[in-house]
Amino acid sequence: MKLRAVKGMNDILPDETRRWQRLEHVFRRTVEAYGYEELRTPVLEQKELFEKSTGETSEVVQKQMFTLERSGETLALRPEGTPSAARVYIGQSMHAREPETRWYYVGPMFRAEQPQRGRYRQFHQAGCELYGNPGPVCDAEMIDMLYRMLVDLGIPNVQVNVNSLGGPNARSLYRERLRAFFEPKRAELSPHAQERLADNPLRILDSKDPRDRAASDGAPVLLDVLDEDDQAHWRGLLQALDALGTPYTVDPRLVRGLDYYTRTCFELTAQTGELGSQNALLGGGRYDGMIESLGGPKTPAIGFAMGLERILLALGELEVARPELCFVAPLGEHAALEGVVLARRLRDRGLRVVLDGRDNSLKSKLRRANSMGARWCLVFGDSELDRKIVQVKDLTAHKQEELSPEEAVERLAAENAQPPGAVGSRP
RNA sequence: GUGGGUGUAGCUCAGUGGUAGAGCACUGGAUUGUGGCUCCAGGUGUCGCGGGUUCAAUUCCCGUCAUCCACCCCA
Repeated sequence: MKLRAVKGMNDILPDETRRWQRLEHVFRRTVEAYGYEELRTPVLEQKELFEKSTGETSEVVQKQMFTLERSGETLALRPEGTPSAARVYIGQSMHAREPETRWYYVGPMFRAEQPQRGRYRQFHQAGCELYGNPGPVCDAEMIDMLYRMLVDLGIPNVQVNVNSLGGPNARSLYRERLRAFFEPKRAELSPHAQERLADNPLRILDSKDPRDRAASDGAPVLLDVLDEDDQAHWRGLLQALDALGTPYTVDPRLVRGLDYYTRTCFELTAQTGELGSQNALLGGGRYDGMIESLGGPKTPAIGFAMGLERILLALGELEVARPELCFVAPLGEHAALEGVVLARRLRDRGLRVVLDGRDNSLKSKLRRANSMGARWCLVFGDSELDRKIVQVKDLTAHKQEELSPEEAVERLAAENAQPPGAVGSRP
């Protein structure tokens, strides 16, 4: 057999995991500052859960799920996180425990698509779900949180797109108007859009096909068919975004691909060469009907998910600092015993220490220390053992001095105590 | 599912119808036990896989697989 990872699923090596850890750290710190707490759920769910929540007409459910049979059940690898959280919310009767529930999650998701830049079969999302708060200020606060997080991370050209899909009434009214609008010009549409006309005409609006673009000119605008409550909510959202000073663009054609969204939907994008054509970093919106439709109490809810691979692409090749490294290089058998003990004493003082126990030359040990980016190297062989000292090399300052092992431990511990602030990258 | 590009050393890639190269990396040496810079030396390849054309294929042709990019869709 060929030894390789499954198509569209990637191994992430230490050079990369450092960046992942930093991103996850920033994400957790950000959302925890807003009162979200972590929820962890299995990656396998009953397939039916996704059919009922993500939606039968969504492409994700129709053809992108990895499924498997097990003792009569059909299971699916989760293609997104929201349904699992909703299942827990209902199953744990969260509505009866607290008036508002705020959860976040981080983890792998699975969609059987053709892989390309920024899109993989196993990919990673970090997201939040907030249940029990119907107000538009809550939507604005979430969008503002996300905008600021992306900007703080250093992503260039972040853009916020918002739209309102209205409630169920407006939605079905709009669907009919769209059908009425497109039906006469059916022949002008792309084949794919023609299929969409029957089940989900909204999606024709965000098609990139020039034929659909042209045909969409003058199409009815969803914002015009909102009922009064929807409109009040929409105005409230924009007002709150204005109050927060969050820059945004109203995009009447923004329609998300999951069926459950109501009212507010949003997407944050970035423009960088690194990102390829997948420039949506994060998307979300309100899903006020989902909990009820899954059999729970009527509960307003809003959430988002961000694609970690895409965020990392947008961030580019930023180096993440590691804590200082101390390299212990004993020469000879006697020194090796001394070395393993000394290394542990250094670690007990909080240092990151690699003991080179290989039987090779000092030159190659020093080369290794250098290539690992070590700050210090402790060298000692028989002559040092006789004199009860070690050579303490500062590889950055190119200095070396002789200290007793005790002095060396104290010296390094003291110097390590005031490191430059490396964020979220502890090994 | 559809379209296009690419598969040669550990990595990045060059190259040719006559059995293959560079840079980087690695190891050793110049410096008996002192790194980064410099210089010298050293090795590895089913040339993705299968078939065809040919005296001869890594090179040309067909197929296949993988990968990348794009469409679709989405984070």
